[in-house]
Amino acid sequence: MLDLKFIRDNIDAVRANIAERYMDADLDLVVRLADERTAAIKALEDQRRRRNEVAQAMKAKLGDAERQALIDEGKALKDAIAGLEARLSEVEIELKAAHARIPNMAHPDAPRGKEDKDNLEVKRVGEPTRFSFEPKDHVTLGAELDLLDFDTATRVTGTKFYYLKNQGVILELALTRYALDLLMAKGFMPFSTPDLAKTEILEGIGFNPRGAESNVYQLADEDLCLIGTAEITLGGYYSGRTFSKDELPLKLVGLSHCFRREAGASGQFSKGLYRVHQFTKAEMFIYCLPEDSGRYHEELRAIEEEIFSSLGLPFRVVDTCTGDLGAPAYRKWDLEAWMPGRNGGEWGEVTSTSNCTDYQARRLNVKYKDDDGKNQYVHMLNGTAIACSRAIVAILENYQEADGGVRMPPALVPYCGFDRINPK
RNA sequence: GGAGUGGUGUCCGAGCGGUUUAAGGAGGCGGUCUUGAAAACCGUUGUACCGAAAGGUACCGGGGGUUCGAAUCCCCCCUACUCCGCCA
Repeated sequence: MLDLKFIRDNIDAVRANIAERYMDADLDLVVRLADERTAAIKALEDQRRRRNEVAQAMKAKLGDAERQALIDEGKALKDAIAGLEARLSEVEIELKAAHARIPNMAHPDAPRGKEDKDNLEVKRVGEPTRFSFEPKDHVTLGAELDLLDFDTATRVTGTKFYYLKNQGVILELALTRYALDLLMAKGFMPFSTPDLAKTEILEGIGFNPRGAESNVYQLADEDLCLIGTAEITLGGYYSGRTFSKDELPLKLVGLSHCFRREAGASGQFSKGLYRVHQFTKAEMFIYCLPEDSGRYHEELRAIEEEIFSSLGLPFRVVDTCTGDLGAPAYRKWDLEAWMPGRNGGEWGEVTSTSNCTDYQARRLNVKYKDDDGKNQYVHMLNGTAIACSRAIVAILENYQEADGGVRMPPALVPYCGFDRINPK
């Protein structure tokens, strides 16, 4: 969330930002509730101060009449305080809800626009793969090579789930280990995280688990959600923590399953691995000083480019437009790999890296002590190292050969133990 | 899951209804002394919020309750440890 003081001092900029991001946050409500909150706190603190004075006075030796007068005043204060506390608590709940809806400010250079088609292509590596034959999509390849089984998963779990089989399993393990090795060499500390997290952590990261459009699965009878990304568990890892400056930056890479409800996402792209309810992902996460976050955002993007370049997959980089940023992000880069089987050949998002500045740190209370000994919020960034499902789409579709077999990217061969998946 | 014992400031640790505005110690910082250091002594030492400031309010695992007044009493929850049960 944004700092309330910042909101008050920059109302016009915050209002313009909300509009550019096409969010329906009620800025005026936030300001009004913030004022109400301040007034309620002042009233409450006055009464509490008086209560403390009365309690202090009771310690002295007193006549019966004096004593009774103080007790009566104390009783009256008790009621008044209870009422004020109730009012304050109501206002704070409303304020918190309204405040949480206000998105982070956007980077001045982020393209202004509403939807993903307004994203700006800034770089292209490789060119769309050409074939001397009619290429198949990954669903066909996966079935023919016995790597993917959607039909059984539909019976056992429901649509948009899948089984990986045979070399498909090894390919997933190879991808995660490849990414982990590459990141560990760059100083990232590896984690295997829980696949669930408490609602409060989800909200701190900027997810809204409640509501019909929510992409989050919630557990019945428990205050727990299935995570949609290890960003949640890695960002929650240091919630409440105050770092000393020399502990930063902190670079983590976390392996987890990711769960997404994708409610209402059925339709022409519903088939296959591209949009599924569960996948495995290695996620990068950085905690750093505010002045360094721009630089580390570039580093995350460069790592994502390195991973996809080294896998020999054609991709482009887009600068995500304001309307497509999501509430916590200040700026976001997406990598889109070429997917020959998608709609007859199309770019499809395979990674995403966001600089969330202090938006998540403020709610999760992650700080550092600055040179003056004052506590300041850290900046938090995240980025996909490898999202297995989509990486597998790209590999199967780009590396397929005329006989229906699929070569493995050379970089993965040591991790797979095979260099080709041959037709049955 | 059952039984028992705990959770106090940066750390250790007292306090179990009103001289606690949280004792005492350790550590940190500043100072005195010293050629320098150690020792000794003196001072200081958290977080958030309200406020222009002075200052105030809250925080003793979390939440509720009792009371004029709660770290202290009551209830619920979380958590750690020990023992038992179950289990990959």
